[in-house]
Amino acid sequence: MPRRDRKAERREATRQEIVEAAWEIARERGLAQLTLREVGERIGMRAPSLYSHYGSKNAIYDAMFEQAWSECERVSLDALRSAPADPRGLVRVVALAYFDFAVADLARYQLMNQRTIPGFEPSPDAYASAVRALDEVIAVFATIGVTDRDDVEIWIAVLSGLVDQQLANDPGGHSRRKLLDRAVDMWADSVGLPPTKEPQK
Amino acid sequence: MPRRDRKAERREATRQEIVEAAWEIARERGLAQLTLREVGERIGMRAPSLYSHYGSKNAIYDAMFEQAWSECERVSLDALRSAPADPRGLVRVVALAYFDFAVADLARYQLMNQRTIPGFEPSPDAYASAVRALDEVIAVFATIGVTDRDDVEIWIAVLSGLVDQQLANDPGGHSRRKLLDRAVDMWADSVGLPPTKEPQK
DNA sequence: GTCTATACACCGATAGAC
DNA sequence: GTCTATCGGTGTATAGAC
Repeated sequence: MPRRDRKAERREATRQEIVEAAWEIARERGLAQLTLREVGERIGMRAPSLYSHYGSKNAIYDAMFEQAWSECERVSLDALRSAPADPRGLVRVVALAYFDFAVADLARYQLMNQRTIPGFEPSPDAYASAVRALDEVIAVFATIGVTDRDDVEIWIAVLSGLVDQQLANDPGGHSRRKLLDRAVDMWADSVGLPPTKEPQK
Repeated sequence: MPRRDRKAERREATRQEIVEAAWEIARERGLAQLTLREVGERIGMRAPSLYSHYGSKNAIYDAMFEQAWSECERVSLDALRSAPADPRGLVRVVALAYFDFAVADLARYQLMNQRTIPGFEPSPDAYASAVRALDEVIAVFATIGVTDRDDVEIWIAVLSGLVDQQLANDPGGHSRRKLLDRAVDMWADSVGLPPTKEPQK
């Protein structure tokens, strides 16, 4: 029995190659314009060969979905690590991180949050990664004393509303980014978060 | 020269039939699942015959897009007519009307606000109907003293964020409807709208 | 196991007969 | 206007080579 399963490693590498190529096409041409024939072409395969690695086109979308939400979780945790303890400052930093992440890649955002692919629904496994990211947000809000689920949902609505607006009206730009501070304060006031002590620069 | 152009009337009626059938399919099976063959079948035609009335499948989507935004404008104006003069009450009533309209038909909302159809972009004419509805909102907000464009955009973000949340997490339901009052007050406080005098029942 | 070749059913769209 | 026939495209299934 080998110490390393080289075959499995190679197999996993191929799966990664497929997903990478799929992201490339999605970013260049749009998420829905992805075709198996082109994915195959980019990695030197015929389209039907992809079925040795993924059971269907939607299975590829599924892998992309999970990967996107995992990245999102990582970005959020990174932001959290460098965030101030001040409640408003914390919300601001995490919100900015999410906004920048979302706005940076339209195709990724569509796959994560909009039902833009006709027959696609994420598998339970992939969906779990999205739930995990959301639970993380809920946990963060709990640390600053926001436990009412409705308050959290309103904030998520504000944030995702601004992202949608950005992507719909000025894709590739970041014109709505400057509205985030005002939105944070609006929401923070409504849930009674204490105002930031020292004025931020 | 006939008083009524019967031929043109019949032609317009057929175009309406096509759009009606398209809405039916979109509601039953999903917006993207619409096929010309099925549209034709429902009105007793072969698919290619539709091209005598609409130049492409997207042209049908375009007609649906315009119709949806026109309906939306009508609903908003109706709500406005029965709205109180009190600023917050007015925002509340118009918001509720829009929320109910949006949530009532997922396919329609996707066509209006999300880029869920791969190749589709509304024509300038159809897009104008969407702009008209937005301008109307801006005008209403001006009457209650809200002229800052950023304030308006934040409110639109909040409202559309709640609608998206509703449709994504509980399509067909209206669980987020009760968050609207709180959202209105949150936003109204942030832009300095005077509080409602008599408490609403 | 991995990949290719082939085939199928369906799609939007076009050409041309009537 | 509406039809039939057909084209190039898609996702997908399967048989079989290596």
